[in-house]
Amino acid sequence: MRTVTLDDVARRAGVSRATASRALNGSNRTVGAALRESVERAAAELGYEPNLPAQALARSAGNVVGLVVHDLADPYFAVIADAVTRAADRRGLVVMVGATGRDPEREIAYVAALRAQRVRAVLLVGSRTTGTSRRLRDEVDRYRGTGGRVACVGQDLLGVPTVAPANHEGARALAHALAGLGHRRFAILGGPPELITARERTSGFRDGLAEQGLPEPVVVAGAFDRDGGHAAAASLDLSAVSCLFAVNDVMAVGAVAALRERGIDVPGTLAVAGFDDIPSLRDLVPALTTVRLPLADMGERALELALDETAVSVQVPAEVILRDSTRRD
Amino acid sequence: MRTVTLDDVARRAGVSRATASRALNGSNRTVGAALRESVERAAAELGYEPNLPAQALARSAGNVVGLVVHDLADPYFAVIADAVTRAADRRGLVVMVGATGRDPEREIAYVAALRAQRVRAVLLVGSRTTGTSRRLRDEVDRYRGTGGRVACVGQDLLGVPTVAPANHEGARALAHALAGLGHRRFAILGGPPELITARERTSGFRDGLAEQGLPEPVVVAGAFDRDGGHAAAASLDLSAVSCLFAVNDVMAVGAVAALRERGIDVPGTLAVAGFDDIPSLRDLVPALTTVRLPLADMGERALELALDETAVSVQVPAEVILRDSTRRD
DNA sequence: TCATCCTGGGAAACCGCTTTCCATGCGCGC
DNA sequence: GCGCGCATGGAAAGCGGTTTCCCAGGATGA
Repeated sequence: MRTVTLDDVARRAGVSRATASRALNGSNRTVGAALRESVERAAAELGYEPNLPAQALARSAGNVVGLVVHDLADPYFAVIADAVTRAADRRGLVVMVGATGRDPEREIAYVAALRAQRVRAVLLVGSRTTGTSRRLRDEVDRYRGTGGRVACVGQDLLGVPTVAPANHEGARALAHALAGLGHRRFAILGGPPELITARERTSGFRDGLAEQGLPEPVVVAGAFDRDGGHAAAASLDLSAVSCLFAVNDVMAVGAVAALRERGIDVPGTLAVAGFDDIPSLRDLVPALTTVRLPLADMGERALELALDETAVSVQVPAEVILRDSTRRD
Repeated sequence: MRTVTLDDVARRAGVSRATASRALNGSNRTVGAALRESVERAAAELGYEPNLPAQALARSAGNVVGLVVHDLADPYFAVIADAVTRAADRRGLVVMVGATGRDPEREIAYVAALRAQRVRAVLLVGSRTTGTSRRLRDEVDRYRGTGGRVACVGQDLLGVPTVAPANHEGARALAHALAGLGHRRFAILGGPPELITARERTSGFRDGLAEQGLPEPVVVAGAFDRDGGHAAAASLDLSAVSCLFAVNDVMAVGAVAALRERGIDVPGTLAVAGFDDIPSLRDLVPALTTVRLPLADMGERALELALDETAVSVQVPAEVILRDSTRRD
């Protein structure tokens, strides 16, 4: 029940601990072929596995990265998290993950926890909020002050390299595309006002409409998830509105469900569009018009940004995808 | 850029490192009020955060658990992973996660990696396979031999406490329910034959049919994901079949999409059922008949099992949920 | 032939923290 | 007034590794 240490291996191979370390775990020093071989055999026989935290302590350089998301069960974050873990694995890194449940306090707490774990980098995935940024930023700075690397997926508000989706541009392009389909009166399920992603998409969409000379849309706030979309669409006055834009796909799904319950046909009576192009939603009926974000790429990019010393923020393009949910016959 | 250590704090407070440790990080020894207070102030002023890996090394007891899933982007695993991280957080634990991409070799590699990280427990989530169990089991045993705790979600094949969903029973009950709806000729999208979960659900369903005196269903293999369901349903000969059972929900979704492409009405011409009751699929049209598994609970239970010395495997019940995708007018 | 360099091995210091173990000063009962 | 136990502080020995430093011996160059 005791765990095998490097000393055990060294003793069995009849060498010093230093030699065993050099033979097994690499070093700029070379080890004689005979000894190296006997060390390796001893290690294999004992089933030795180096104690990585101890190794990290000695080398003062670990191989774990931290990942902080809002909600792992939300497919948006799930896809990104999956991409991050795979990319990390490819680089021989392992990832520690935390879900904040969209609570900014817990996000701060996680950064502190990851600093305590002495992770090499932390990835903050998800929209920034208008409020509490100050303390989060302090915590992030403290972490970076100790040599920790940080990257974001969302908005570049923390002064760290960020993968920033083209929320404004994408929503704006979507507005143009929908106007091109002949829609004139819109409603927006705008999500929580403090969520910057939600604001960006809302204002991008408004700007697009304005550029088309179309009237102001009605905007209604709500939670950023399926139930938020459902609730907002359930209570919305839709007379005179021909198209509904939900600021993300899962809200759009909730909205479509609510509309169905109200007996409103989509897209016949009301067109609906979302944002994100969540892969697992592609078989929805009617197929959802949306703005595609390269979610998996974004996760990988974020890891690269965090690791690369010279990285700077990047915008990732968003592409309008017209499907059946906004079809006009 | 240097990180603050306990020595720094001790020096600034004018006490020994031992006292600082006792004051900040707990101990069964008491520290005088005056000193304790000045240590705490020094720590706060310096922004000290204990080096957790070092602490774990000294205490030889860390606070990280490992989680190994097949595919984080798959909502089944995403929901479980989310539940695990929340439950871990509640207990002051942090989780290291790895996605194997359904490759048994990488699952083994992850267990080794987590052993090297000296995590306190590892959770293996996902169906066992018929093949490679041997080496995985060795690796698991080696880890347990060093005091590591292990739990599974899936099948109890590794000799560790397992959360085992009632796959056989659930599928059997589903078969009875569907037979009760008047269906007589069935097809099963059976997934990969080496996946035990897939086998259990297939055989449970067959048993249910047999008990009803119904003819043998046609069974077709395929991948365990959406595309697997799509491909299988696209090529299947469906004459004489009135109901299709896909061994999980995401396959069912793919199947429904393929059927739509073939111009086959669901449920009018063909009824479809799945398994799992993935929450994010609840707004599908037609709503999917399925067998509900308490996914989030299962994740939490698995963590409990891993941590509790006296834990034994548990079965979790599965509940048939009839919805529109098998409706008969 | 001899000083010199290089190679490969081990002893010991160190990474940051915990915990034993020892020392000190105090209040207590007698 | 004295021995004793107890509370509290510090020195030092780990935890499992890495790396600096020193040393022996053989190859090399002049």
